[in-house]
Amino acid sequence: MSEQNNPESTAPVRSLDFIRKRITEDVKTGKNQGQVITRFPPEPNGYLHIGHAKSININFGIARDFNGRCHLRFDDTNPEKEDMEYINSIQADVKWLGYDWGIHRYNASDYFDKLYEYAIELIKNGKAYVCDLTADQVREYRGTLTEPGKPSPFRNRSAEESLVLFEKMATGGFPEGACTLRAKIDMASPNINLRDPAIYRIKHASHPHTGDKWHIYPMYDFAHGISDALEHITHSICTLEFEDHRPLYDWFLDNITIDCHPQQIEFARLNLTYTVMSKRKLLQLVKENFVSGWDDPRMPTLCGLRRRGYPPQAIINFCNRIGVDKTNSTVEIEMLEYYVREDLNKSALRVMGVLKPLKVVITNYPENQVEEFTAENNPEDATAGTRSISFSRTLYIEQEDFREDPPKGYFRLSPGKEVRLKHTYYITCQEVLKDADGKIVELHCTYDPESRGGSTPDNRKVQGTLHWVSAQHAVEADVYWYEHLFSKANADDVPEGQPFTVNLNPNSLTVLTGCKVEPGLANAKPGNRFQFLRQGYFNVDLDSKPGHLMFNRIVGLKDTWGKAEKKQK
RNA sequence: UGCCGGAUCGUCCAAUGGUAGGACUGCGGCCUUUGGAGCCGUCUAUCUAGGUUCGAAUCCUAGUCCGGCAGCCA
Repeated sequence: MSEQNNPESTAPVRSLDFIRKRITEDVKTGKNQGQVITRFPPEPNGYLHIGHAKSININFGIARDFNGRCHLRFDDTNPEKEDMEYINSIQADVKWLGYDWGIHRYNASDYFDKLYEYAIELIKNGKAYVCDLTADQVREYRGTLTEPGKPSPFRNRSAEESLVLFEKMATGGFPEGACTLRAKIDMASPNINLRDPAIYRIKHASHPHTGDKWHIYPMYDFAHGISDALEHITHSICTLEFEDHRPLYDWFLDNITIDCHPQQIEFARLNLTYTVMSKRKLLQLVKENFVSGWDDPRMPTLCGLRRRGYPPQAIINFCNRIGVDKTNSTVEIEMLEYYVREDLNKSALRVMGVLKPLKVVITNYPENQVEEFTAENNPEDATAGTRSISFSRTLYIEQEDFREDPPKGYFRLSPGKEVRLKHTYYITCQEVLKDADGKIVELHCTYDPESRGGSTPDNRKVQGTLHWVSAQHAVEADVYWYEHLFSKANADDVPEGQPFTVNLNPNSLTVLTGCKVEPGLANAKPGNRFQFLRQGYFNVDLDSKPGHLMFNRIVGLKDTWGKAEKKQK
């Protein structure tokens, strides 16, 4: 977590999204004295994922753009589902994206005393009552989408009686489920959220912050808007499914004595192809060991993407590009991967790593000779400097880079064919050695001493340039080769009655052992990112150690040949 | 059959009464000591039907389709 990010640096110039347009208008008309205060309100019951990154980038980004601020507030109204375990990870993830809430870190539970007072105010004004109906009965009385509900028999209980009962609820005088405090709104409302929604329920659970002080906990709709108002939030930005809750959000603030009424604005949450974003499903993948944990590099969680090696700036750039709208949408994951490549192309040092080694002996190269060559570290960045690489008689190349019977358009090595070994010499394949099963185990090649440095005096061209590693200098590594977590673009598209896990991609992880990499990588540290020439971008895994190097494949390079060949078939 | 939203290239987002544009993807080319990167080009879109208007993605009317909502979850 030493990595810091600056979300401002590459904010593209483009037209304002609908939220920023509205806020611009509010500022112009002097609403809220021109102030803009937003908040990011995660529930500490899970890890943040890239969908949250969209929300974080909206809320903190708007605060930055309008010279306001953004609060981090943990929406910890339900002690049964929440865990201190999640709080640190959430904070780490927000910081990793490059955002800072400063001193404005709050919890909904900070306001439990005030919330309780507001509930009493509602009761005294005849706008809330204690209801003894069971959960099942409440459901019955609520009616349906098309039929109005009917009033609870406790609806007209006196304020005095409700007050007494409410206090008894709060102090643990009732078992869980015995009763609730409900807002008295309209049982016939076409909006079900307004049919006397629960404000408080009884839970004899200890809370991570308030301990055993309370036996009742406020519901989201009541706590959220009031928390916003208490913090003087000006724009309460949330996702589309809360649209139907906005009248309730407004009702609470209109019916208590409070000096602030934030504006709730809804936007469409992010969906991505080839993955899932629901907390429930992510949790299931972890709990049922479909992945190694929340930070499995295949997960769309921020800690998973971090471990995978995604640069935070790439995620920010992606969020800026996908925009903000109210249309339900699913962004192609290729768009995300593009921004990862774009970032890494500029920043990742180039190295050579052979994933599936094929031994090559340069038969006309002196037995014990070793030559040093200078290699650029990043052709996109001159300041990245150069390094020295060792060349010798026995090397490894990629198995994929040799074909005994090359297809049309194959530029790499084949019998009699000449190719360039990156930065060094041209070699020509003279002989193919096989084992008893006919498997190719070794190549005998010759090199052209005239081609030293990668070009010849006669200006002879070769079509292919291969990456390679000197056998005696190579260091071994394991490579975790990742593909999309799901094999279907829409992971939820399953046959009737089947779980979404049937769409899990069986090839989402391939562990390659015995990979051969440049010796300079021996001391690579977790979190270091490299481009393995011609292969893709790789991140040193958290568990990697000198002597046991582990690389995660972040994303591949664009593979024009691979695509072309696939099409030929 | 209730309420609330939404509908523009394959995907995501612009254009708010005046030439439908960008990004990703795809396709083609140039270049290349990474079949990378870069550069150039290119395909594809306003849900439908009426109406208003010199002019409609945008305004009006009527439809169609899609999403969300019946936790003492958030």
